[in-house]
Amino acid sequence: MGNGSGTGRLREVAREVFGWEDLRDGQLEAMRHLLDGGDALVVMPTGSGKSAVYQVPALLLDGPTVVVSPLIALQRDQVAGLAEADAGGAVAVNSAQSGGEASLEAVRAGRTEFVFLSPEQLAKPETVDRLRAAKPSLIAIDEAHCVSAWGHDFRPDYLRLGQVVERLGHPPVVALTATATPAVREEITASLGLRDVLHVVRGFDRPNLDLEVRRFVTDEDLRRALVEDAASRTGLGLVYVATRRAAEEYAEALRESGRRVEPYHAGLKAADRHRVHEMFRDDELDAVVATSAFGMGIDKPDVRFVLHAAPPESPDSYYQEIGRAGRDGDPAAAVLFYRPEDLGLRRFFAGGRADEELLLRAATLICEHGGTVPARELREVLDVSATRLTRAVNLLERAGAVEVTAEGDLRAVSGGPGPESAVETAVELEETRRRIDDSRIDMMRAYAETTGCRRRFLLEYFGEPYERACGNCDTCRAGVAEAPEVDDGPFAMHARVRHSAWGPGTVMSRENDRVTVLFEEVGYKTLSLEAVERDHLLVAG
DNA sequence: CGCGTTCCTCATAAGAGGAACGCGGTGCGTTATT
Repeated sequence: MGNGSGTGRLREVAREVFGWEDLRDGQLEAMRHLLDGGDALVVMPTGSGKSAVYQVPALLLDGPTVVVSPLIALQRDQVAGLAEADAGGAVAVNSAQSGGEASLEAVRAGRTEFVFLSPEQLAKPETVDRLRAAKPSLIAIDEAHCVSAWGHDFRPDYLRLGQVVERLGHPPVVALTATATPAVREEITASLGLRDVLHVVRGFDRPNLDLEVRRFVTDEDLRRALVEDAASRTGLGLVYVATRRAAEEYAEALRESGRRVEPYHAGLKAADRHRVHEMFRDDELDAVVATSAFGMGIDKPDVRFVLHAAPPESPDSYYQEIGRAGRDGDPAAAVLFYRPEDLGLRRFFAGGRADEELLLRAATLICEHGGTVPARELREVLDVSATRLTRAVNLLERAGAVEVTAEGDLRAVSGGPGPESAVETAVELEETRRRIDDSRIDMMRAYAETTGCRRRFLLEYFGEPYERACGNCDTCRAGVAEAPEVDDGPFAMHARVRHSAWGPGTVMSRENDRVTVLFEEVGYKTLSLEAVERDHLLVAG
């Protein structure tokens, strides 16, 4: 298939089926690559037409499209959106939806083009078999950063999607997200087993966002200042807090200041959550005070401010959350109300360790069985939740001790490590993971405490060189952000280096007297150039 | 990790001081009971 004709057909489908008159370069490039049989990783801001990247080629490829989407509410919206276009039909298969059987049959029979599922649905071998029989021609992984953010702990079925892709015959796969550092992009690519991958990364900078950090000593002062700030602003806002209780308390305080405010967190009843979404959508609120539960799929253009009452666990999350402001391009504010102590809660959340006892019991059972152990049987014997078992199996698999069959059953890898040795490796894998998560918290602290340009800090964290000061953040306005020296010394951005103790890594940013490196084993570390030079800490390579 | 609460100790007593304890985010799916 020639690229020229591919482009013409893509434009035609975009216009005639979806009513999109223009496709951007990045969108077209990714679509063409999918039509040509390759995989793609697309990092583009929400609202910039990410979904088009799979929806348009889907109609030119002969076979249904499997869309992996993390939230049932999101699946619902996307199905509704596709129903408006004459795009061949769309269904969601999940626990909130009856008639899953009929939906899968409609997909198999070619009566439905799009089928939306969660990773948990795809953990069921029968479901994968049904989809395989439908000969899917395209797989889209929406909100693909969830692979990295949730796969290791919270929703381990995310780490099993690579195997699902293979089971479905590995048609072209496109992973889509709004926020991913180069390291997260690499992790997504490796975890999904993408091949011949085209990376399309667009539009990280959001110049209309005014960035600011306000530092406090006591929680009381911080709260008072935040409430005062939020109550004085005009336009719609989001206030992110760390706990459900804080969501309730801040919402109450803002109501007392006469604002229309609702709290939002996962502890609310489904009906209340739904109601808050509707009020937010219909401009019946001045602000929503929320935990991280609020936001995925939100594409309201006129959010004017995003305030944080506590730092999130990484610049990744922070950028995602503040990225919900100012989508219309008009000025918007992102203010972090900061106390270093508030990073403690994040350290606690990141602190989970591998369950050695469960790992050992699982590894021993599988090893001693000698053959293939049905997953359900293993779960009954071990008496653990599906989540915990999947987490353990993922680790044992990465340790090279266990493999998962097409039927979802388990067996020991022949010639693989024994149970004790496998558990040891698994524990080390989790240790590395925890160190890297911890170092992301360190980077969040570094953002809050930097005297340099905040925009530059964030963009370079995401791998975008930004060798100037932005003029639209608090440090630039205060005149403390120094213009960076531009030189291609030994530690240029993205240079591969090796540290005497921390091993290999990649230079993420260079300030005048410091260098920040992302090490494969220990995560982000910032070193003083003086010490690096004096003690020969880093060498190229 | 940091915070708020509870319980213990001391010993004129009450109330101060401190140790010990519990709590904290994100969603899927399934299942038993109204």
